[in-house]
Amino acid sequence: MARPRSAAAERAMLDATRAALVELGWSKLTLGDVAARAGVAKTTLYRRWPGKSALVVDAVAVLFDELELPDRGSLAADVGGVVRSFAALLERPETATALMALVAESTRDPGLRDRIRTAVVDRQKRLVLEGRARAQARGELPPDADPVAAARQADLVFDVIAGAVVHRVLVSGEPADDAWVTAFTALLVAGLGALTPPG
Amino acid sequence: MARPRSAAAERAMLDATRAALVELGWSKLTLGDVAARAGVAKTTLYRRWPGKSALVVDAVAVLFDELELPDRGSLAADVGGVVRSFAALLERPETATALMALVAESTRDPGLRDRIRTAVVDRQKRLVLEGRARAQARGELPPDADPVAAARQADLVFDVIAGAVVHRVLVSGEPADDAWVTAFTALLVAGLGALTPPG
Amino acid sequence: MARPRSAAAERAMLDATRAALVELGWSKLTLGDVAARAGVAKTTLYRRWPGKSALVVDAVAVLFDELELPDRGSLAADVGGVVRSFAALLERPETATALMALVAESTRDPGLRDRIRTAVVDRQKRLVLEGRARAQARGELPPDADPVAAARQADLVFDVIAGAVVHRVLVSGEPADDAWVTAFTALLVAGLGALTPPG
Amino acid sequence: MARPRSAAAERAMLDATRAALVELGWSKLTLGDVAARAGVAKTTLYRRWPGKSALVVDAVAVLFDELELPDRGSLAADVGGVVRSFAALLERPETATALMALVAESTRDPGLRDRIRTAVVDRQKRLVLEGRARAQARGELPPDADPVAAARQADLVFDVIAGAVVHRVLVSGEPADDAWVTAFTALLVAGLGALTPPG
DNA sequence: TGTTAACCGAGACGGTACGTCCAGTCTTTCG
DNA sequence: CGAAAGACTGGACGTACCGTCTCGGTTAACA
Repeated sequence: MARPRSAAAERAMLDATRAALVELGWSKLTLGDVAARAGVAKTTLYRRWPGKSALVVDAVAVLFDELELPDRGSLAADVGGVVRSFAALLERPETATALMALVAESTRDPGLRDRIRTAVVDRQKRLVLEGRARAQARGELPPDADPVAAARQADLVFDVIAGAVVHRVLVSGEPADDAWVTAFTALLVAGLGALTPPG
Repeated sequence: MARPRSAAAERAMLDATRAALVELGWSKLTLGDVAARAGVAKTTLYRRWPGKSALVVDAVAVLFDELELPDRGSLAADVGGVVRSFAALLERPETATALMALVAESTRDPGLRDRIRTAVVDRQKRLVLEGRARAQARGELPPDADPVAAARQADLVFDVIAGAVVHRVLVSGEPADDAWVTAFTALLVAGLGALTPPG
Repeated sequence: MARPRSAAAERAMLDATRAALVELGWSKLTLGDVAARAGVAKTTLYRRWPGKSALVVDAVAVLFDELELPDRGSLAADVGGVVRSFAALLERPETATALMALVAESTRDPGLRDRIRTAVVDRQKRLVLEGRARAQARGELPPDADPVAAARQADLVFDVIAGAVVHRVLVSGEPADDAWVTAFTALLVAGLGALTPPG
Repeated sequence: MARPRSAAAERAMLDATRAALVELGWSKLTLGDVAARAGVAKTTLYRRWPGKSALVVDAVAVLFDELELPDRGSLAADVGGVVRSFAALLERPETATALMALVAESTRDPGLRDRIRTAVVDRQKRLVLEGRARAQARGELPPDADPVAAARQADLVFDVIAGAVVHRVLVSGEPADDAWVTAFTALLVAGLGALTPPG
């Protein structure tokens, strides 16, 4: 019976949020500024998101969904590829400042933690699962014996890859350059190979 | 010639900062509140630290310095030990909320980035170097051929360990329990062993 | 298109300002306190007035506008009447403390000087003009020959009356009692009569 | 920096106070700034004066004591002379801002009121008394019949002169130029003459 | 094809915290 | 041993955003 919400406004707000993150970073980003950039009233922002954190989750989630894992022919190449593209994503200013700040906020806000996991983190596990399946198909890794153990190992590998890249880029503050990617990939692939020798 | 700064006030401010972090978390921590808890005027806070970030760096840095690496007899045991104690540190509320927020801030503030690295991150590399040296003494790892390559590998191992733990605990939000620590340690030690077979 | 400013808030702020002047005087009056008394946010105060001085001008101006000059039948009686009511106004605590402080501030702030003159001082010249016209109608003073000279004399009389009362009450700090009012009135009326003898 | 510094320091502080009044005006004058200008510690300032008001009273009092009343040969000339020199004094920036502010403060502080009267206001009554005596000697005014009434009239004349000048210069904000001084003098002298006709 | 209710922009509102400045006091060190 | 230097507590400043609330004006689905 009533007028529906404007899809254009939604897009404008998310675009404005990313633009503001690039220019100002998380801590200087204000909802008033986002509203002004989007040509929208603050009210409209608050009608859709309960606050800055939720808005930013939605604004950056799409960036993470752009990650892909083309088949590069070998487990090592696939790992190197995903590491490189994840590092490139984290080197973008909006992603870096937002991801860490959201995680920081989420330590005090279980709702936010769930939202981040659902919208950002867990979705990327697909990359690990895909790479793993491909490696198994190639015979580089043994097939899953126990599905529970397999899931656990996938989670571990995900934490190792994502964690190492995050730490390298954001905490250590050094670039994930070719030398580093190569060394990390070698370490991980060697570890996986040594742990699960072909039967 | 003038009155010196009060050491008692300094201690009180850092203690108050940690207490406020535990109770309120990073984003709700205010310098006015810290000053009030410390029984100190805001002026005194601002005389010593330029802002919230710098204060919190100093307040949490000492917690990271408490990490130690007792000799547990084998490389695997040493890695497991450091992973466990680092995870325990990150599971403390003040550390978790502060570390991620500081890293987020630091993406926009090179001065802060340096401060964090100097006071928090780089100091912990000693744990890796120590563990590595011990493993070499035991014959678990080969001696350093090229010192530059050795330093690079130590940095890599540091990013992998710290990154995996941070990601597991803070991003994935799952506990670093025995099963996980064991699996991670096995993966890492296997990787190190496979990469650098004893000559 | 937007929400209009609240008239109730405006009234509350001016009332609170007068109340705070009475209790605290100019120098201990703080805008935070006024806001609190008025049940209003500091922001609302600053949205309408640029600072303490401007607010107080508006708060006290209405008090000066309450001065009136009923026809008391003779020039001397009219002068005595206005002197008494002006003295009574200056003996009110809010008026005394505010007027002098505003004048002090205005010596450094031309904008404030204009604001005071427009809102407080010049408006009271009406009393002199009215009394003068009445005296002329009664034949106590000769009609205006030169309108410019007449305006100048009105200004002079205004400065003499207002200045004498202000100085008596606020600088000398003595009451403007009947004896003083009578003596002053006699002096002024005698001077006016002697200067402009009926043709 | 030994002890015989005291007298020099006192002079330096009062000079610095006047200089700061000229530059900054009353409301932006700070004791820290005065101390710095005088090359003195804040402590030294507080040892001698209880606060800003008391310091400024002492700093400006000497300026008022410089007023003099040379014999200009007639009552009218003497009145004109004192009006001109008082106006010139009030047109100096340090005097104007300080006098009004002190009076404003004094409405809430009886101690300050007494201090101002003793050090600034009452001392200038000598000018009225001197001029009056001179006019009586010249036969322009009748000798005192009743000493009490004479004192009262002197006070009245003082309030009228000082008040009119203060109001003209500081409240009305117009210059006390020749035309105004002449008109005011004429009015006052005419009033005095008409009130007390030579017997 | 009007009605009309939800949406929209604008921006005022009560609040909270900011980072700065100054008041006035206290503590050291120097001359 | 008094004065400089300046750190200390305390509190107001004026600003910036927060998240909420009124407004008048504008759609778009329904009657």
